[in-house]
Amino acid sequence: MDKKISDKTINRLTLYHCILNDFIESNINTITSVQIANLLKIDDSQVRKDISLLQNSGKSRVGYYVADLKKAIETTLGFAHPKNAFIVGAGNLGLALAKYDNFLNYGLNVLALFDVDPLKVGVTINKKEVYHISKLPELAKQMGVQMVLLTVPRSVAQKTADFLVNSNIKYIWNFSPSILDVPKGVEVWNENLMGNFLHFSYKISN
Amino acid sequence: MDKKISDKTINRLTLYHCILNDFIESNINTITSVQIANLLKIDDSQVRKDISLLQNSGKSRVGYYVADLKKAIETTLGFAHPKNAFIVGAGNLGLALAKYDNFLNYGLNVLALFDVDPLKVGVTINKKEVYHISKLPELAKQMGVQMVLLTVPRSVAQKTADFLVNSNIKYIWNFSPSILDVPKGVEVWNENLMGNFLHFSYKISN
DNA sequence: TAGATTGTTAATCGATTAACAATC
DNA sequence: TAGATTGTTAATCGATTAACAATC
Repeated sequence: MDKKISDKTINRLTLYHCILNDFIESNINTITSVQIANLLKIDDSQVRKDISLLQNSGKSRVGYYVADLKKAIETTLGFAHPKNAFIVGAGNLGLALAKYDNFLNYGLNVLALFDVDPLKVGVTINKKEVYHISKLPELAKQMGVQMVLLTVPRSVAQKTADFLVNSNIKYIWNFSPSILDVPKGVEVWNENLMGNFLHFSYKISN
Repeated sequence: MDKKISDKTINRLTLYHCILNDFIESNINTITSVQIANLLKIDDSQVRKDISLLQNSGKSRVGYYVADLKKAIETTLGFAHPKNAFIVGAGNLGLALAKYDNFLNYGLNVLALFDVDPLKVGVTINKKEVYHISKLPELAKQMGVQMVLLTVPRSVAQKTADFLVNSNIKYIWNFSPSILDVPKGVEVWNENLMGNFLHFSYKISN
């Protein structure tokens, strides 16, 4: 009976997770809902309510044990089941993401990169090889990869997405500023970096 | 009497904006709320309600003029008032962002990069020079920059943020997976890439 | 005209906040 | 013990959806 956790709650849980990492680094063992709330500038009962969705419990007068709470968030959000993925587009953003070792800690295992540019093919980035895009269908099948981080330019995003769909890719984390039209059964997550900026920009000028 | 537009609405407006760009490229002049809703898999009255917040009006039986609607979104979200910014951290992500020319179209003008690594100082990326971090306070004052895109490693994020605050930076777009503790008057926007992935990851496995 | 689409109000749904008893 | 903090219920607030009259 997993209660479905809302988008906003998940987002907050990941922010709590960041804070817990900081506390661990500072060797602090416990944290209260008020401390978390103050750092994120939200309500403390919000924090307690979010935490109540986890397999975890706090202690009156003490708060929560940092290590336990961290583990509880990881369990609930499923860091435990790593997902294999490819990066498609070995441009700057693609390379930056390939070097992001942090991903693995959070259950995302990037196995290889793909590009159309022959100059990029064969290069190895952070132990991940860059292959020609034509190799993708075969390798995806071999390695059982269903997820792609899409970092190609806007102009070829839809075309590339169509190719990925034909290659049996089911999950696309889309970093290009483009809305992809995909068939049922394929999930797209739009990173929408510009959108995030505008969001920030609007917020600070109002 | 600018009605305050909610976070979620802003996010959707930026997604509509992406769609409108696609329509313009395909030389399509009009679009209906139902078309937008289908692409984003949301309710069509949601779309109409969002659009009603803009300086824009649709036409019965026709829909919205793509070009007008695009302009209306830009006006409301303030693309019109560009903001100058620095990138702090000339690693892979910093360089990727520096090459992101798209930013300028959306009102974000990146003027320079900063790093501690002497090997990186002096390099020019996409017409933006990399300076030593020690030059930041002076240049920020000279150029009137109050915003920073923070792309340093997690381990030095808080230390760097403290330095930025002392240098009179007021707005930090934080790309490091770390919650920054900043004084009142300074705004932080957490990009939280890992959080977004977990969000996606949780969604697709439930 | 007939019918498609907007714009908007009312109804529903969900998320946040307030409050406080239970706990250690 | 006294008091700080959780866990949870009830109250409030805001966002989404449904419905439909107005419009072209």
